[in-house]
This record gives sequence, C-alpha cells and structure tokens, in this order.
Amino acid sequence: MGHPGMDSLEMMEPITSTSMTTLSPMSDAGTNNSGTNTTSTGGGVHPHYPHVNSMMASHHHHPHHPHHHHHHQLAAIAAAGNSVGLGHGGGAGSGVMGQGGGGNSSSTSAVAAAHAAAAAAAAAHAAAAAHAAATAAMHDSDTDPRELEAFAERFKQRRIKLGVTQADVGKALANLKLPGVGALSQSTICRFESLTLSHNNMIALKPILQAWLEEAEAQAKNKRRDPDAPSVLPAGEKKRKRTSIAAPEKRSLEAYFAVQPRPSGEKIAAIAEKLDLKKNVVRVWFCNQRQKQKRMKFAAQH
DNA sequence: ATGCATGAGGT
DNA sequence: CCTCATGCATA
Repeated sequence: MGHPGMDSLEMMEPITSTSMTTLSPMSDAGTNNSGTNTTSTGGGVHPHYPHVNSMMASHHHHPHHPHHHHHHQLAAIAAAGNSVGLGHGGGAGSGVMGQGGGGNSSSTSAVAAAHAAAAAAAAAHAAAAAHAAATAAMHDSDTDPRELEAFAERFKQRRIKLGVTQADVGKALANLKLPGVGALSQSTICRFESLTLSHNNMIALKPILQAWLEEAEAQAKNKRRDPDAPSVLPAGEKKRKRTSIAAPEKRSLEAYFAVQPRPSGEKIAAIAEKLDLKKNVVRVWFCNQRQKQKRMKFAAQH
C-alpha cells in the first residue's frame, strides 16, 4: 500500500501490522491527494497582523507597521502587581507550572497560589503571604470544576441575552481597565465558555469575565448602546496562512502520538521527513496535541 | 468552533 | 525543547 502518510519509520511503528484493530489509520480508498498546504509563514516570515484589539502587553512586539496607527494604550501595568496571571505584561507565561506536567504545581500566579493552597496546603510553611492573598481573593469554590462549569454556562447564557458576541466580550475586557487585564480574543472567550481551557486558565479568567458580566448587565439597564467602530483593517500587511495537514498525514501523526506523545527531536525530524512536512510543523503539532489532551473538558473528571 | 502558531518562561 | 496562555485564520 503506498499511502503517503502511512509508512513505518525504522524506529517507531505506530500501526503494528498485527494489531490494526485498535489503531488503523489506514482506510484509504486509493485517492488521496496530499493537500498539505504550504505555510506562508513557514518560510521565515511571520507577518504579525496589526491586530485591532492590541492591548495585550504580551505578544505585542510585532515588528513594525507601515501606516495607520489607530490606538495605543498605556500598558506596563502587569509588570508590577501581576495579581491575575493574565495580562502577562511581557511575562506571558504566568508560568504556572514547570514541565512536570503531572499536576498543578503552581508557583507564581496568585490564582495558582490560591489553588495550590486550597488543594494541597501540605507543607506550606513559607506561604504566609501567598495564603493571605489567596484567601482574600477567592474562596475555594472558585477552583471547583463544577463551579467553573456552572459559571461558564451561566456566563454564555447571559452574554447571549445581552446580545453580545464572544468577540465583543473580548474587546470589552480592555475597557474594564482592570490591572493587568487587556483584551482577549474571540477564541479565548469561546474556549472559556466551552471549558476548553486549562483548569488554571479557567480559574484565572473567571473573575475577569465575571466582572465584565456584572458591568455589562448594569449598563444594559441604562440602555447604553454604542455605535461600534467600523474597524478599519490596516490594509497592507499580508495575512498569515495556516498550514493544513492533510488527513492521511494527520492520521499517521495521531498513530505516532498514541505510542509516543513526546518524541525526541530526531524522531520528530524522521516523522517530518516521512510525512513530508516541515519539522517545525510536526513539533508544533505534537505540542498542541499534548495541550489538547490536557485541557479541561473535565466532564470525565468529575 | 477549532487548527496551527507564537512567545514568555522554565528546565 | 517543553509547557502554557493566547491568538489569527479558517472550516
């Protein structure tokens, strides 16, 4: 069978010839067009879109910008307080955890600290300050998965009732001017509502979205309506093109992932060659796969 | 709603 | 290189 995406590397064979009942990504009729699109950015250029939202002190260091510069902002807030692991002024990470991966061994963010204190609190000797701040900022119910789930649902329902889109919410967050909190994307709001964020991320976002909701409902009473800005797309830059991994290749990757979620750099390179994909694409795919596997969706967890 | 990507931190 | 939080682009 000459499947473009189904061959065995000398080193690892995801699909064993003996047991293809459980894992058999091979189900091709014979017509497979490798539609692996090309990454426009892969070449080396990463044209960062001069996003409209801006804010987010985090990734904002896109190179330049020809013309148009509609708004700017202060920023530089997150650096100091850093109460919520959100804005990440420069410190995108909030690096809640190392690579241990196992559990939630937080260390830096306040939210994380709270979680840790509430959950473990084992030998928390030098956690006086952390504990105080934590208890003052939240109740352990805020870290409860069921509470998060309930809130996410209520949030979405009320958001819709207000006639606000996910994207609207994201942008509105910047207007709240909470310390360290800027705008968020539609993606993130969507993921919050669908619980497809990490536990820690959910916990961090909850108070912020809650604050927005309250504010929004208060203003709804006043019948505040704002004519939205026409959003002038900063013509000029070219858009990023998303790599699309074709189905056969994807199946192979999934098969490899099943046996080895964390392949070494060399294995990744081998896989990449085998599937005719760029190594970075494969590496990122595995990273994203791991993240996905770790996401909430704690329906199974409680 | 979700796939592929970036980037800050951390090993 | 990884993990995590996030986002643009797109199905």
